[in-house]
Amino acid sequence: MKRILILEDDENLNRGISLKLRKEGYEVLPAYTVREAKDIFENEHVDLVISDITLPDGNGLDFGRAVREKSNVFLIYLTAMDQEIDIVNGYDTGADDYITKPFSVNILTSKVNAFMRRVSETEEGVLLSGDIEVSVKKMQVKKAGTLIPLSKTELQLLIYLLENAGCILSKESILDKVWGVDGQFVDDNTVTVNISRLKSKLRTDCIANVRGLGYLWTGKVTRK
Amino acid sequence: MKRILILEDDENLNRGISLKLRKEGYEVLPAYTVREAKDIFENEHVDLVISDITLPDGNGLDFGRAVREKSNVFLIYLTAMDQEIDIVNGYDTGADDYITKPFSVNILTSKVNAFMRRVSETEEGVLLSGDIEVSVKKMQVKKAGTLIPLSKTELQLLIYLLENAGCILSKESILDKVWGVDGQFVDDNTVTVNISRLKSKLRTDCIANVRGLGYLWTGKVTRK
DNA sequence: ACTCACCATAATAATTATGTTATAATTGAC
DNA sequence: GTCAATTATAACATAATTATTATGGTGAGT
Repeated sequence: MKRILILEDDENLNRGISLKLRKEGYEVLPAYTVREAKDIFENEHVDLVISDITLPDGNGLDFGRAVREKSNVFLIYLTAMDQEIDIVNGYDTGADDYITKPFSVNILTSKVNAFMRRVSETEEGVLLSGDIEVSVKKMQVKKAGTLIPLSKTELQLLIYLLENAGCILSKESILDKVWGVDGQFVDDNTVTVNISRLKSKLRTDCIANVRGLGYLWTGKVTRK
Repeated sequence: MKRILILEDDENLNRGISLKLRKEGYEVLPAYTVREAKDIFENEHVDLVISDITLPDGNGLDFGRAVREKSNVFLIYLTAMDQEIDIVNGYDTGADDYITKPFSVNILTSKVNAFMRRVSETEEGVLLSGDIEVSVKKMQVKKAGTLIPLSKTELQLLIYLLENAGCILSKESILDKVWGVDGQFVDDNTVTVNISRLKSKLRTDCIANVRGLGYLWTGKVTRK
């Protein structure tokens, strides 16, 4: 589920937005102060940040800049500061949108949906799970910082597992995905053997089998 | 250079926006009718589409939907239709933003810059050059539609060349990039040999040598 | 406890990948 | 044209990959 951090000190407004976005299917993490927001941002993975600018314990723009120092997460300001110069300044901190109060909750929702459509596209191709880091682009896998050399097949298998973490993947679908069209003549047991090899190379217990159904990655996967 | 298609029938407005965005460093392709815009869109690569909705020969929303059928390019509506329902409808066609007239050119520029920051992130990891198509994610290379099996090393070499198309890459930098830290004990000639293998497998003349300097990909590379 | 289907993994063998060496071809300076 | 430097490619040998086979283990149903 996609996660949204909302930094807004007006409790009613914060609750109202949260309610609507939860209905829309998002997980909402509300914050009422910059301190709270920073705490959440540093300890949780979020896909979108919505932030007010005038806040009791600091400035939303500073928070936005702090966010940009650490991540490329989508960032929207939601504020009463509606002068052109304010808006341009807002974008200059690296924001993706700037909404001025008063605003329509339905339009905010539409905007959020639009950004979320982009979220999955902007992932940088680095999959993280526990101490395992897979760089799709570099074709490299690291465990606790050290490089684990994997073959092309093993890498593709691992990526398929990670991209569908928590989902049981049947041997057939794995064959389809990893061995592709040419895999029609490949033995069913090949999957088993490669899974086994992957497990021994990664020395992980995140690859689980569900008897009769298939395999899955049990760890929590995030993306960088 | 990033390219913007502007569909706006008001000539003064179109010229004004184009001028500003060109100053900002973008290549602008102006269209005054849906027909023109479709023609440009089908024949040129664009990174962002800005479209009016009320147009002499059609509806901008239909154009937007047509765009979304073919691509995930960033799409912004710029229109006088400012009712909530209009805006929500606009987003529902798959748009990324909806700006209502009258608007500030400076803010539009900020928005465009914000989207362009995202453009490079949203590329799907598919490199195209002539009839050669490289899917970084799938680790597959196709030439004229047929799969060319490449080894991991060859693939990385090809990607490095494509990502720096037009730039001469020294053997040293290629060694650094493809063979990495472990490449310190690898022979200089290894690069030459792998270039040779790549050329013979791809049967392309896009890999050129510049005597004494290095290699480069001479074809034009686009991304999907 | 027995059985059978399913899974894990070790061993195997064929294939593929890949760095090196050797040799030929090319280029540009003189 | 000659020569030296550079590049191209063929040939080779080693290492890695990988589908298969074989064998042992595990778990659920009876």
